[in-house]
Amino acid sequence: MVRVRFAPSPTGNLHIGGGRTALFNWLFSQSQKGKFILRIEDTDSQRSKKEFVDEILYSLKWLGFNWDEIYYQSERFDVYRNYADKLLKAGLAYIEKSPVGREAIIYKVPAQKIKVNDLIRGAIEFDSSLIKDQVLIKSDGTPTYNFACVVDDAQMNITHIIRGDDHISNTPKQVLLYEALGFNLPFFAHLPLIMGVDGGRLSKRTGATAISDYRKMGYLSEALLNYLLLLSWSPGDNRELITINEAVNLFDIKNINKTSATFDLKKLDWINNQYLKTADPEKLADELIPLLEAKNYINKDNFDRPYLLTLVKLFQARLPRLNDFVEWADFFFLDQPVMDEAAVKKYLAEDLSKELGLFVQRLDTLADFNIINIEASFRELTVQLGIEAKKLIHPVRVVLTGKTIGPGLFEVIYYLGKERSKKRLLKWVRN
RNA sequence: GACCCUGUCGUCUAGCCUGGUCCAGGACAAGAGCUUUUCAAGCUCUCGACACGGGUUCAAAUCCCGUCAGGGUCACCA
Repeated sequence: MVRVRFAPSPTGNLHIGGGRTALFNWLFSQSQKGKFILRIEDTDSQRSKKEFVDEILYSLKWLGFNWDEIYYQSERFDVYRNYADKLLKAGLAYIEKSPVGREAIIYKVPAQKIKVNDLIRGAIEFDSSLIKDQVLIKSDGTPTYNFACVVDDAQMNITHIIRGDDHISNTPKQVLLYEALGFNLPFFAHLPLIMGVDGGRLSKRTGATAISDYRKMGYLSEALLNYLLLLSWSPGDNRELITINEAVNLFDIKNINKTSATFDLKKLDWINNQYLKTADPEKLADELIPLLEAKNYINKDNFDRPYLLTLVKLFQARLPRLNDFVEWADFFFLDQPVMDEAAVKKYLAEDLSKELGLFVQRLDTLADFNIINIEASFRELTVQLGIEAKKLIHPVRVVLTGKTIGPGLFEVIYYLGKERSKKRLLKWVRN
C-alpha cells in the first residue's frame, strides 16, 4: 500500500511551494489508492507556533487535502533518542561535548558512493566522502531534521517521499541513515522548485506566498489547484483546464517535469476567471457576503439575497478574482457612484442635460420597466436626437456607475432600478 | 568555491525515452482587429523558442561529449 506524507514545519504559513508539494503527494496517494499522512515537523520549539499549525491545517483543508493520519514530531523525541542510542551502541555514532559541557550525538558518515534512483530525475550519484559527520541529536536533546525525518518516514511506513528539489542534497545523508538503522529504503521523487518572476526563489518580495493570501485575494481553490498542477505537470493533450479529480485518474508521477517553473499571476488570473464563469453563484455569494459587509454594502442578517445573486451572475464571467466584485459592483450598493475622474473628463465634459433629461422622461413613461424596453426606448431616443447610440451609452454608463467599464448598460439600468437610475441621471441635468 | 539538479516562444508547456510525420503544436501575456454598448468578457489574426559548439547518422529539439547559463545545497533551521 502506497503511503506518502506531507511534512510541513509550523514556522510559517503554508506557502505556494508547500501547497504544491502537498498537492502532488495527495494526488499520488489518491491515484494509487494509498494513504496521505500529515506530519508536523515542530522540533524547533523556538520557531514553531501553534498558530502556524492551525493556519497550515486550515489551508490544506481549503485546498481539499484531507489526511488519513497526523503526527507531531514534538511528541516523539523519545523515539528519536532511542534510535540514536542504537547507533551509538553499534558504534556508528559518537558523542561530542559542546563547550558548555552538553552532549550531542553525531553520526559518523562512512565514505562511499551513494546511488539514488529518483522517480522524476532518474539516477543521481553522490560521494559521501564530501559529507561531514551529521548531528543526530543536538546538545539540547532535540533531533535534527534529517534524523527525525528518516526515523519517522521509516516508522510510519512511508513508501514514497515526494518533496522539493531543495532536498536532493539531503537525500544521500538520509540514505546513509536508512542503511545504518537497517530500514528499507523508500522511493524518492524530487519536484522542481517554483520560482518568482525575478528568477529566484518565490518570496514575499515576488508576490504573496501564503496559500491563505490567495484565498483572501479571491482565488478559488479549484483554480489555484489547476494552476499549480499545470506548473509542473501536463495531461499531454493541450488541455489547460483540468480538475483535481480528473487529474487523479490521469496522473503518473513519471510525467512530472524536471524544470523549475516561474509563478505567473497572469495565468492564474485567467484560470481563476475560467472557474469563476461556471461557478455556482450561491457559493460565490457566500464568499462575498463578509467582504460586502466589511464595506457596509450589506448587512449580513438583513439583505436581499436574490438581488445579490443576480449581481453575482452579472459580473462573474468577467472577474479575474472574486474580490474584484466588491470594487467593480460598488455602484449597486452605494447611494451615489464613485466617479472615475478620467471617465468624467472623457464622457461628461459637455453638457448633456437635454439628452439625459429626455431619457429620464422616457424611463418614467415606460409601460413595463424591463431590459428590452429600456434598450428600445434608449435607442429610439438616440434616433430622435440624431446621434449614434454609443455617443450616449458611454456617458450614461459613467453617470450611473462612475466607470467606463462594466456589464451591459441596459442590464445595469434594469438592476439599478428606475428610481436610482433617475436620481443619478438627474444629478447631471441642469435646469 | 565544492557537490547536485535543470536548460523548447517573455511565461507555463507538448514533442525527447522508441531520431524522420516539427522550417516545432497548445495556453497565458503582448500587439492588431471584430463585437454598429464599454472591457477587465467573447471571437479572429499577428509576434514569438529547440542556450551554444562539436560529434554520431542519409536524417537530431530528440542520441553522445563539451561549453555556457540558471537554480539548489553545503547549520546542533527544517
